[in-house]
Amino acid sequence: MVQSEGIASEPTPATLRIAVLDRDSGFLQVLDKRLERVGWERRVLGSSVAPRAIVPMRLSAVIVDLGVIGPSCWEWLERLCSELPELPVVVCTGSSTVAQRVRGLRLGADDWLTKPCHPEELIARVEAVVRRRRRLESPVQSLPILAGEVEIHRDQYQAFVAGVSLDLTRREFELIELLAESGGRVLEREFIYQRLWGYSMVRGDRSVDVFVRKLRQKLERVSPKWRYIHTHFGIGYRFAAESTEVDAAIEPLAALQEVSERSDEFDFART
Amino acid sequence: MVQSEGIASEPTPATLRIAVLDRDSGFLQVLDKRLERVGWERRVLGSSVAPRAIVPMRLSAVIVDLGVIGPSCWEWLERLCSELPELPVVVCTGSSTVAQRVRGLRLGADDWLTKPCHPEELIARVEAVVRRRRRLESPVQSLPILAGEVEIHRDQYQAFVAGVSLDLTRREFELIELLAESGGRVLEREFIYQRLWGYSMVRGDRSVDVFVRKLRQKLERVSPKWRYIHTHFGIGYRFAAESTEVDAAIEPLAALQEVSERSDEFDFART
DNA sequence: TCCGTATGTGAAGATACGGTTACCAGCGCT
DNA sequence: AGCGCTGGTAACCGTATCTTCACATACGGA
Repeated sequence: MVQSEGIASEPTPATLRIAVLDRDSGFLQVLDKRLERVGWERRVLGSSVAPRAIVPMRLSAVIVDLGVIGPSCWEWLERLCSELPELPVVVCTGSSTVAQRVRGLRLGADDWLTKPCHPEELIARVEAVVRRRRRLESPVQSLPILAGEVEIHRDQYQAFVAGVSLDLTRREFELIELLAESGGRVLEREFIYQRLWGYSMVRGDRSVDVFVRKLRQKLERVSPKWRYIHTHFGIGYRFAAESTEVDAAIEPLAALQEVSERSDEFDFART
Repeated sequence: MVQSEGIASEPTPATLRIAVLDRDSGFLQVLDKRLERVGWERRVLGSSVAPRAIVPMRLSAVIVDLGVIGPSCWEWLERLCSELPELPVVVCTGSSTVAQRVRGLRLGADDWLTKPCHPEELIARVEAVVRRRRRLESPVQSLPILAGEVEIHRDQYQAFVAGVSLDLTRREFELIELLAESGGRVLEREFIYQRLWGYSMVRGDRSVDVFVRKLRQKLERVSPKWRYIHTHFGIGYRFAAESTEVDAAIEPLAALQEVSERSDEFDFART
């Protein structure tokens, strides 16, 4: 499996993946050199790229020269920012007015740099934007998550029961990881969708449901005595290991553990 | 997903709390005027403020003129960013070199704006930084609401009595949440309707009443000794835990105290 | 006290939602 | 090209949930 990093739920990739939408070959060349030096993946976009087409690129950030897009650039920017709300966007454009910069930032851009600019500063700004996003995701990483009989090993992109792999695909793993690390909270479909797919869900999309079912299937096959994913009608799903045994005398311990985990999270969030 | 989502339980505080560390009185004055217009709370910091002293201010963001701090500004910035990694920091300083800007951003600043600058742009940049931060933090909601025997867990879209779920549907939960967080105030039917359904109630609509009844039913089943939802004839409903015990001399006090405590917490946390 | 109106209550009908399955498209591999 | 796997889409169906209605009861003003 590639280390390829989604916009969504990736555990801090060492290397960022940046796309640049520009035409100025000199600028591109200089930037390219710098990006290579810091070891980021880079790709250049054509001026007519549709926001939707950017989704599967799984970018860490995008750098845009609005001038290249032309008069429809505002509309384009707005769609980009609303369809990929998680994607950091840095505008790097020739001379601009205050009003234009304000407009761009209000539409959802994260930063706005005026050309000519030093590539080092551009990189630093991209880093700053990405950093803010990442900081909240990283804290408790890497330790396996335990729930019921399941162990979720993030470093392996896989979950196990008694040492046996659940044989999860990438998406399936991302889903169980997201659910599990939210320890007992109910996650709305839209939220799940945004985290895993990176953009807003269109009405009627059933992807989340289908993947939940696939997960349940695989979980039940190896751990039939437990229920892990609970449906909250009209809202979404909640992950919590619950035994289906009649003598649930010991089992609740797992539940307790979960609860304390959760409150930890709260403390963290409040700082 | 229902469109009602944002309206009911929005964590987004309408008003941000900003601190400015600067000495330029003209700049401060102009900025002040703008901040007031957008309705943000504002406070000015002295140049010698220690990062640690900023913690209890519960700021949404801080704007800093590094020049004011003097030669030790880098060290100061680094400490600020490492001690309050969640705090958005926007540097707004007089002329600076690329190297300085890069250094500031690398140390943890989220944005760097060069004076003279338009206050509108400064505000837009602060918004951009805060927006990105909050988007990630929002799923982690606040603490449960307590009233009588009931605990309302917003992160679970559910209410509990002694650990037992009331089994509320989405609408039912939204209703009890709205009532409870209004801590003792009477809410008019029309108001409730607008918040939960998102549009105006047509004459003769009894939806609110029906849901109040469903709530009462479920509440009474698990917590028969308490009354929670009170009817105000011709007006609407009020939420307040009241014991029906004979020795109700002391109980209500506890309930009241709880309510007031709770609302304080919220007001505080939301600023 | 009576009467008009507001609210409580229960249930039936309509709707939206989620579970499930089947099928198709893309992609890497042989 | 053929194969197998993964991810995404569409459709069907049972059911939780919502809305509406009819009627009972409670309230408040005259």
